[in-house]
Amino acid sequence: MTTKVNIKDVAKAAGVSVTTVSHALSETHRSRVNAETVAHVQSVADGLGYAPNRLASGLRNQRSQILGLVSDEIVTTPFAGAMLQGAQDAASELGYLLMVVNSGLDNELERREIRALKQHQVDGIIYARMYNHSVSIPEELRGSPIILLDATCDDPSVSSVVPDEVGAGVAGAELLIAAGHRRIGMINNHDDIPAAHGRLEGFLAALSRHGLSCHPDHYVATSPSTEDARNGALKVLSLPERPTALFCFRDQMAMGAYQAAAHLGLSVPKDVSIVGVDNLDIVADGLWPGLSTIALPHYEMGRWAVRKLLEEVENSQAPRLQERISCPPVIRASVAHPGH
Amino acid sequence: MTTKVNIKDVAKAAGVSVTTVSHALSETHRSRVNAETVAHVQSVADGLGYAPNRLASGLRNQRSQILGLVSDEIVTTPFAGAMLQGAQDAASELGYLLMVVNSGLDNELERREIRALKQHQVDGIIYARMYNHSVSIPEELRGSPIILLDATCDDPSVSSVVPDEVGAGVAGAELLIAAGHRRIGMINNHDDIPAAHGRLEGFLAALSRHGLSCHPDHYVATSPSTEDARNGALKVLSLPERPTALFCFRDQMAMGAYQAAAHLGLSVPKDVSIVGVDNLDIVADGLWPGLSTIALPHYEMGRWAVRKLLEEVENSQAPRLQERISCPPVIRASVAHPGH
DNA sequence: CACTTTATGCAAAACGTTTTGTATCTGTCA
DNA sequence: TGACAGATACAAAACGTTTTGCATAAAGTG
Repeated sequence: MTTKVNIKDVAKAAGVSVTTVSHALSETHRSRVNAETVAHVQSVADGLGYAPNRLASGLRNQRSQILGLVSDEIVTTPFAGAMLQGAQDAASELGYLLMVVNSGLDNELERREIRALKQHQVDGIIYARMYNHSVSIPEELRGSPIILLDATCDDPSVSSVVPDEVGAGVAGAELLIAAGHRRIGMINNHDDIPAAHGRLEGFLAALSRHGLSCHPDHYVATSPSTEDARNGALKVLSLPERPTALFCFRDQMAMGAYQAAAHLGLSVPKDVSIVGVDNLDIVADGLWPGLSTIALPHYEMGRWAVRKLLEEVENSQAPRLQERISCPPVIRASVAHPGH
Repeated sequence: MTTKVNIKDVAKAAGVSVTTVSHALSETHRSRVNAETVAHVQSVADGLGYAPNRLASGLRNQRSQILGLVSDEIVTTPFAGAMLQGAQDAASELGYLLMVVNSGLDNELERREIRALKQHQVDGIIYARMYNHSVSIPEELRGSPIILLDATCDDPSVSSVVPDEVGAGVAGAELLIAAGHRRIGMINNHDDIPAAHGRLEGFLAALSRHGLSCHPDHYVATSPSTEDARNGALKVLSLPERPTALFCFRDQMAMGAYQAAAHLGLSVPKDVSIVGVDNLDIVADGLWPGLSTIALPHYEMGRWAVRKLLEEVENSQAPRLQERISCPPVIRASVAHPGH
C-alpha cells in the first residue's frame, strides 16, 4: 500500500521547492519558472504518478471542481440515463465531476441533500425536475450558480433548458402530413403540463398550416398510461370515420394505440399510421413494426445544462438563457401512406 | 450574498474557542465540553446555519465522505435508475454522497475517470458493470476499497453482488408449473453470459424437480432483441404440439413473444402463458395483458453495494462477500391455467 | 491541608494545495 | 562601480477543519 504521493514528494524528488512544483504544474504560473525546470518537474511528477489532491486545492481556491445534480424522480425514469450521460460527458470534458442526488418528492430530504452538496462546496448545481412545470427554486439553492434542467421558472435570473414541445408537436404532425394523411387524430396526455399543451399546440398549428384540422372526435386526452391510451385509441379507431393516423403524446401511449389497432384488426401502418414522442428505444424498437417517433433531446439538454452552468460559474455576469432544444423525428416503420 | 459561515464565526458568536465548537459538534468528543456549553454552541450553530466544510474536514481526516460509482453503460439502461437509486439512498442514509462517472466502453476514459475520482479522495469505489461477466479490476482501482456491482471477478479479496440468476430461472418456471403447465418452452438469450446460463439452469432444474423437462424444440436461444425473440417465439408457437407457456430471458423478449402469439391468433394468457425477467415497468405494465415477470433486484443490489463498501471502508479487515440477491416474482396477468 | 484526580477550555499543528511577497543572482546601463 | 531591472526560486500564509497536548480551575482524597 504505497501511500499517496503529494506535492512535497515531488518537490523532494525533483530537488526543488513545493512552490516551484506548483508553479511548474500550473497553466498560469508556469512563466515564473525556468523552462528547463518546468520540464524536469513535469517528468518527475509524471514518473511518480502525482496528481494534485483536489480536496486541498479546492479548499485553497474555493473551487471544488464538483457540480451537483439534484433531481426529483428523474433517475428512476428511462430518460434519466441520457440526461445524466449528457451532463456527465460535458462535465468530464471540462474537468469536472458530477455529484448526483435524488430526493424523490420528499422536500425535507431534498433540502438536506442540497445542504450536503453545499457542504462539499460544489461549484454549481443543476436542478432537474421531471415534467417542465414552472418550478420554484428552493431557498437552499440560492447563493450558488444554478441551472434548471427540464424545467422552467418565473425568475429570469436563472437559466433553464427544456425540450421544444411545440416543435415536437409540429414534427409529429408533419411526419404524418408528409405521408399524405388528412384525417389525423391525437391521443394526448390529459395532465396540465407544458408538454401536453405544447405538443397539442404544435400539432394543431401544423395541421392548420396545411389547411387541415383535427376533428373533435379524433382528439382524446387520457392519463399517460399505456392502458388508458389504449382505451382512448380504441374509442377513436372505432368511429365510423376513423382517422388514418394517430399522433400520441408519448411512446408508451403509442404502444397502447398499437394494442387498440391490433384489437380492432387494424394493421400498423397499413390501416393506421402511428407516431409517438420520446424515442424510448425499448418501446420504439420493440414495437412491431418499429415506431416512428419524435425524440426528446435529453442528452443534449444534459450537456447544455452543465456547459451553461460552468459558463455562469466562470462569469457570474454571463447572460441568462431560457433555452428550448428541438426534437428531431426518428423514422422507423409505423408511418405509411393512408389507404391501401 | 452572505459569505459562508465557518467554524470561527460560530466560535466568535458563541464566545468560545473553535476547539470547543468542534468538540461540541462532534459525536465522539462531546464529552470534553460542558453539557450547557454544548447546548449553547449547538443553538448558536443552528442559528447561524453553520455546516462544516467537508473539503476541509475531508482534508484533515482523510475522509471525503464521498463514494465513487463508476459504470460502463449502466446509466443509459433502464435498470440503471434503480441501481443508482438504491446506492444513493443507502449513501444518503449513511451521510455519504455519490459521485457517478460513466465511461462507456472507453478504457482510457475509464482510467481517467477513476483517477479523477481518486483525486477527490473518494473513500471507496463501486465498480458497476452491465452483465455480470467475470471482470478484471483496473489497476487504477487498487488501493481503495472497492465493490463490484452486477459483476463478479476471480479475486476473492473483493466483494461483489449479482442477482441470483439461477433463482430467477427457478422462480420463472415455478410460476408456470404452479399454474398447471406441463409443456413449458423457453426463449433464452444466446449470449455467453451468466444470466443466460443461470436462468436456463434454474429453469431446467425446477422443471425436473417436478418431473418435467423441456422439449428441445421448445427451447430457442436468440439475441436479446424483441424482434429476434419474436421470431424465435413464432417458431416455437407454430409447432403442432406447441408449449402452453413460455419463459423468456427478459421482458423485452417477452414482448416479442406477445407479438408472436398475437400474430398466430393466440391470446395471452388463455392460449399461451408468458413469463419474463426484469420487471421493467414500461414493458411489463405496458403489455396487454400485464406481464408476470421475475424482478431483478437492482435497487437492493445498489443498496447492498454501498453498505458493504462502507463496512469495508470502516474496517478494512471486514470479511469479503460474494453476494447473490434473490429475484422475486411479480404477478400480473400473463399466466393462467393451460387449456380452455 | 497538600495532593491528586476530574472537568473544562484553549493554542497549535496538521491535512495538501496555491499564491503573494521576498530574497538571491545575473546581467545591463548610466 | 553602483544602481537597477529581470529571472528564478523559495518561505510563509491561507483555505476550514479536527485532534493532541497543555493549562487552569474545581472537586475529591488521604
